Amino acid sequence: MARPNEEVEALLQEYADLIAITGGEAFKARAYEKAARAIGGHPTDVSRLDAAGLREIPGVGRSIAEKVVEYFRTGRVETIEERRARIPNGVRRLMAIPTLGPKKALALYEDLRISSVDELADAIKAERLRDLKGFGEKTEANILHGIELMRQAGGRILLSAAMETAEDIVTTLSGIDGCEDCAYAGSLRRMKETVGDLDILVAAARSAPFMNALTELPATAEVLVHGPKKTSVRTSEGLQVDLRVVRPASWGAALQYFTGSKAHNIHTRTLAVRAGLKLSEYGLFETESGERVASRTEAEVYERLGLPWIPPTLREDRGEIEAGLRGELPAVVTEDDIRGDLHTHTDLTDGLAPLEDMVTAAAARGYAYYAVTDHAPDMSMQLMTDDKILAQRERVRELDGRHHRMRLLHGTELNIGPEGDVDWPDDFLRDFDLCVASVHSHFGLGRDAMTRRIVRACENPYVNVIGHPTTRLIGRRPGIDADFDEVFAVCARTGTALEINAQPDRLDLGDEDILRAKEYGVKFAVDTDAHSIPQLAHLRYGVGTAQRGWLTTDDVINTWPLRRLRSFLRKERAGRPA
DNA sequence: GCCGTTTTCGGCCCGACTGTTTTCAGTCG
Repeated sequence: MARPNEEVEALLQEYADLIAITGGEAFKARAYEKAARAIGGHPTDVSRLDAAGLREIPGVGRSIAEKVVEYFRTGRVETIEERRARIPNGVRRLMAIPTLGPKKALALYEDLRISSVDELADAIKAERLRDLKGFGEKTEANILHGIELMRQAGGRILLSAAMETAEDIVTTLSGIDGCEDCAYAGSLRRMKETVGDLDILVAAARSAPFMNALTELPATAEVLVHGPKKTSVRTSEGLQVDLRVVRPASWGAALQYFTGSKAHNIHTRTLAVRAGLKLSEYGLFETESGERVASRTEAEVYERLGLPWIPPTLREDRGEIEAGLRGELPAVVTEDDIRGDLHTHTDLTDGLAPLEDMVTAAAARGYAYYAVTDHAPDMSMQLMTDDKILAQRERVRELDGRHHRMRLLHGTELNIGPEGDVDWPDDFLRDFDLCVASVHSHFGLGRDAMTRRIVRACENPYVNVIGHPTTRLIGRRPGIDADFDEVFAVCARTGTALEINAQPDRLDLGDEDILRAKEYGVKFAVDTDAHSIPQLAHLRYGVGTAQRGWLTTDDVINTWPLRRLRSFLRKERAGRPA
């Protein structure tokens, strides 16, 4: 459903970047960026709209509507192609480096003919940037640091992007005659925050129709390997896709094998060997007789090894096998367990959709409750005022219970200042149903000051959830430096939950921090931080991350009935023991 | 390029931070 919207969003964003690089038309670039966001966040499929329908989307006027129509009619937009021809695509990719914007990217291209990240790294090493106006020592260091961050991501792409491509492919292959089963495996199935390549598995008697279909997908740019057992292609977005077709009788063993992780598989194979068995992608066999003892389903394979079926998100050899052998595998939280979203925005601040539309969309997801948490005044660009948020609260109260009896909570996302202070005093905060508080700036405070800052926010009796606690952006910005062990302890003591922000470029907290925080008895909120209706569906990535952190419903406050949640939100104000 | 009006052109979320400069441009949220 959302694919065409995202295609157009990416296209318009690219055009905006190209305009920004060529310069002189700043407001035009802004207009395209705004339209890109609006279309990306639009709840209905824009490929089905005509020009008049498109123009009803805020930020889309005559010119952009025509370009979108042209794109869906011909697959390209002439004026955008012209811009593309003037600026190599690598120049645009330079802008993905933090601290490097359109102006510096253009200077690098015009003065030094640098048009790729690798060339830039080489140029810095060769000290060729030294004489460039506006580039000093610090700038060089910042760029190098940014490139390092990008390389750590190592060509991996965000979970959400991989998921969309994989689901498209699975849908296509599942429709082919003879397909008995089809699924994605690998790190995607384990819901790792980034994915290096896609592993797709098909169970069928004949492989050729599936192998051919993969090579003929519209997204396929290049065929790397084309054989009867395995075919690999590279998509136009540079993602490698490996397809394997197996006999239906081997489905479970193959799925288990290709899901990994490698460490988990080594461990399960060791168990097999000790039991006089041999585990491969074809099945579980008696070592002596070579007889196959299990292979049709994953559960069957695990069972024969003395294990319960292990959710893919736990398969990292982080103790899940030992826990399974002891019969103590946690019942990890699922998307169905989530009763409501506790961190969302509307167009009162930087969201795209009006309150009424967000609430309707939330109700359609079957939530029992839903919190509206727009930004507070300290994020000055959001232009929030006391009057505006009070008027919103009145409207929230009116809508409360109108949709399938879904209860509405009125909250806000506070900004945690450098000293740990927040936007409003206690007597104003008191009347919110809940407050999320997040760090949005001053990322460079020293470790001690940063720790004090967050601890102080946790100690605020009205702060219920610390939003995106590390503020990392995957592949773009490292998390803040703080003593998180101290933060976790204070969260547990004060009844402050930590967010698992489901935005695919955040997934913050990440799985390893969750595992650590859980040890302190911290509670968590899995929230989307949605700024549009489609983003409400990002919840699945937050839930996957929570699973990777071994969380159960008892750990996640927004799986709880409203009564229990409300009691938690009162913090120590209701006489909670210190 | 969009929007909204003051109905046909002028404003477009605004402020802070950083690094390079010596008064400001670029980037970010």
